[in-house]
Amino acid sequence: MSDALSLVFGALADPTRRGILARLAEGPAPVTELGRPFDMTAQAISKHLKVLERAGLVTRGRQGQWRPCRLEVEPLDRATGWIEQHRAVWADSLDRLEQEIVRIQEGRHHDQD
Amino acid sequence: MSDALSLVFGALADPTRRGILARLAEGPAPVTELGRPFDMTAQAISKHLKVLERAGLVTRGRQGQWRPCRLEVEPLDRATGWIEQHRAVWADSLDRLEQEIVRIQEGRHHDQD
DNA sequence: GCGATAATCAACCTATCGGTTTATCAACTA
DNA sequence: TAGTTGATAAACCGATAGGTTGATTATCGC
Repeated sequence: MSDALSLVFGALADPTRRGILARLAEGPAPVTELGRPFDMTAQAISKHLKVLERAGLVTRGRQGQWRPCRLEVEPLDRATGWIEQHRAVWADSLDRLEQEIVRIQEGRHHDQD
Repeated sequence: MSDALSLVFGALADPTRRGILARLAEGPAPVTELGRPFDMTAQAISKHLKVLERAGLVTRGRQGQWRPCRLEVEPLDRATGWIEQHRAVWADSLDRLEQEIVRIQEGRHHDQD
């Protein structure tokens, strides 16, 4: 699970980390502030930040005794890029038709879409 | 890690599963065909499919002895939705300016908050 | 200097992940 | 009917994830 895209998606696969990113989307913040909303130790938050950093989603500076964390948006673009790329193929009308045919062949009655 | 969004991102955090989804984007396929490109047992593929199914990314039908898998796009929309929502805030020009200021302050080793 | 605060490091624990092997079930085919 | 193929179930295994406690480092305020 060491490729770049897996690291990004893996980092997003945790509500605490998504909460941290949501906070960072509004601007940089030190670690203690990032951890405040969560019922866990500062060490746990530090670990989550390391995961986010390894995925390239945050970078950390140094400002006195604080380590301000900053959101990096490029990995998020690559993530949405991957999804959209395949979603686009799927959404193609010809493929939709194909899907519908298979659905009918299966004898399943999905009235959705 | 049991909330819906975490399940989706977690499912995407594996190259084998992304490969399976990429194939499914072109249309439904039975399990053996999905597993063909990968150097692992059918049981492992079956497990990956179970992960994808639990995340709502694929649904499985029954067609004789085959179990055709089909891509479900709605969870992908929720995933990109979450990312875009926060990316949008970050990309706001005012925030960008803020980030730039912090970056400059760090570079000059200021001790001001 | 000292104590308090910000943050990390290290060790540990439990649960889950990603794969295997073995066995089982279901459906096609001859 | 038997034999083959598609697919899953169950038990197992090493590695990692996500959290804890305890100790350590660095910087601030006084």
